Amino acid sequence: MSLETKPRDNHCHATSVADGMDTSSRCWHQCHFSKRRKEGKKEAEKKRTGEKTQRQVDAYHIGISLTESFSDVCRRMLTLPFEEPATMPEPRFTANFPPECVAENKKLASKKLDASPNPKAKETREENSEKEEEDREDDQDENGLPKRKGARKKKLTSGRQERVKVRRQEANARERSRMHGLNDALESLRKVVPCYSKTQKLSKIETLRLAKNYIWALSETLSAGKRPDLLAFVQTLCKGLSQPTTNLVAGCLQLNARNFLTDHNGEASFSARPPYDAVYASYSGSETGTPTGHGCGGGTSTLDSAKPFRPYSYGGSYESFYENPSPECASPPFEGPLSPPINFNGIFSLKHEDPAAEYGKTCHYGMRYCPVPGRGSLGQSSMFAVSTDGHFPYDLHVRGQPYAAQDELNAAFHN
DNA sequence: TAGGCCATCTGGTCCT
DNA sequence: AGGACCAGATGGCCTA
Repeated sequence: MSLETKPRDNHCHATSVADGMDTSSRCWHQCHFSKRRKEGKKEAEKKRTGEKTQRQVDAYHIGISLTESFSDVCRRMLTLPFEEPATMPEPRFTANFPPECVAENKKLASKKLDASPNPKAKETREENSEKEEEDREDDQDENGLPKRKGARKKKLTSGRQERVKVRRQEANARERSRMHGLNDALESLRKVVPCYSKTQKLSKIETLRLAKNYIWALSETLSAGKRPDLLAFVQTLCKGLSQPTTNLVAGCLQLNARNFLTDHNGEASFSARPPYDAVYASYSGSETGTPTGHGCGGGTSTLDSAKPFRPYSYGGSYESFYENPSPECASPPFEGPLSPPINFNGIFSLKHEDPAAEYGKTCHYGMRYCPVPGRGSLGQSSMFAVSTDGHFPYDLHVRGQPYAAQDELNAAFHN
């Protein structure tokens, strides 16, 4: 976008802010944006009281949690053997943003401003106070009546004005580019969280929430050192997400009532062998299919042999998830835009374009979506043949030297 | 039509 | 001085 590129929709703003507003447009703005002003008043009130807006608080929480949980998982991945859950620290997702902190930060900020070593900031304050002083003096004569003496402010020369304008345009362009970079990063994040759709993009805030939840869930699994409960995992994943996003996630994970049957007692159970077991039957039973460790601690992983998985049940979680869904996690049957999933890959991302080549460059493992029976096959180069029994439409797809722990997680979370 | 989400502009602050 | 970062303001688009 060139510097001259006019923003698509900010002409009104530009007019009102930069050039002032005529009466009619002011009237129009008053009508049209009374809502905004009301919100603005609310925000201003919050500002005065040092209260953060809900979105600010949300974003702060998520940012902190994301950072902490990500570094936590990285630390575990890199430094701790997967077999020693006891030695792993409990996940720390307790970062919060209490009002007192806000107040404290405000205090500190104002102190900092007062004692700011930055001469420019001081200068600005001095200039401002001088200006106010001048205003008071110049606007009134000795009788307190308003008076006008010529121009007080030095007028910018046209050259200087031009320069200021150019600098502002350049700054705008940089800001745009910066925000685009930020959005690109967010887009990358969208692609690696457990649900990705080009047609129904997660909002920024939802992407951050989902990423946080995902890291949390992975972290919990690492801590537990055993295969996760599917529904508990999904519950964690959906915590705090909006209903549409929850639906989307459920759709991506193909979790809906169709995947379950209800027995005579009204208790839920899987309609067939849990896919997780299906995976691990072949996973742990296949010597050749057992991924080797990635060298952490100098040894290979023995997850498959030394750490056999316990029998697995979905009952409790099913009930909690489907019969008494929490307000945050309620998930009606998914009928979203992803019904014909094309390709699960990486960490359960649904792609509508084939990123396999790109993905293969950076990832050691992956999950390819296998079409449900009757839809043809995608499963080339699959390392693990998975018993699908009509309910498990995935197969493990290992590229290069896999990370045992990652495979563990990957397999678990994809079932 | 209200509300959510978003892109952009803008001014302030901090840092190099 | 100038760039990066941030947060507030503004207004368009979309959906329930």
